[in-house]
Amino acid sequence: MAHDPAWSEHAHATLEREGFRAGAARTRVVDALARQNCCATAQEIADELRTDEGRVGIASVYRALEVLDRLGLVHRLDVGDGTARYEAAHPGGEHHHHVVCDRCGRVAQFSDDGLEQAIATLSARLEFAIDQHDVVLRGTCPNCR
Amino acid sequence: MAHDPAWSEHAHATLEREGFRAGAARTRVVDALARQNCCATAQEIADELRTDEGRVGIASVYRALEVLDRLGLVHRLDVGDGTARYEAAHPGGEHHHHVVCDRCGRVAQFSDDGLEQAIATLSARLEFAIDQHDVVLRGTCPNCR
DNA sequence: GTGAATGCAAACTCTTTGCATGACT
DNA sequence: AGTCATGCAAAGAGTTTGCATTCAC
Repeated sequence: MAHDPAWSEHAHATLEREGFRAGAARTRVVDALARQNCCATAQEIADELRTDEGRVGIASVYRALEVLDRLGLVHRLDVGDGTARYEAAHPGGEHHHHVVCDRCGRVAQFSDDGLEQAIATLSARLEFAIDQHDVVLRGTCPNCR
Repeated sequence: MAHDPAWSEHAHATLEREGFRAGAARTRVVDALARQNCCATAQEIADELRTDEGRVGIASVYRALEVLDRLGLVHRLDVGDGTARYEAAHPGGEHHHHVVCDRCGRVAQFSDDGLEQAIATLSARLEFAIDQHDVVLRGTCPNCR
């Protein structure tokens, strides 16, 4: 998951195909997301990019994330602290969900076939046409117990 | 679910037991939540209370919701639009989850035993001690299709 | 009477937008 | 060369905090 050159390439290719120009800011945001092993906030991404060569304005980070989200290249999620987090979205649809520690705020990830199965089954009986889902578990992490 | 005098009474009793005084603002926020059939934003609650007798400051609404959340009397959730929503939390633990329409933003609710079962099972194998969960489905509502 | 609760306004944080400058095709 | 992309700063939106006043006990 961390350092995902395949996703990076996929993202850059999609952006080019959709007619977006290859500016420095968006390119570097994509690369930062590819390096991320779990979800990151816009500020975290901007901070990480600040140390490299030059800096990327926070507005450009938000603009890049908005485009990537619209193209389905990233997934935006909120774990309950009022700050949006973003992570690379894989074209195959494979994904994971998140667990948040109530005490230290640490965010970890997990995936579970039974859960996916249950969601697929219940989605079928709803009136809405479901195309996405987010599950956030809350509790206490091993370090805080 | 809508107009839930039992929850209202439970909430007021809990507040009193915990040593909180019965001020007008918090009392009316509790009553507004009891009338709500689904989740509401702080602004929506304040707006609803404005028409009654007098008005409740938005700060008091937030303060009341913070206390109620801390006591486990309300559940705070975010459906992805960056605005927190709140709804009465039932002491028995019975609860539901939410579906959001990508187009019109409409929020509906659902519950599913298979989903609850899957979450209970997977929670047992995680290192975190899970005590809460939120599921948000996204898609297109019947009206927008 | 004492201290908690309230309301207003100001402060804060996260996010978006306006606009001039710079960069990609 | 013509636009799109970027960065800065300012504007917005949601939420929290400071403080004087009011109210519950």
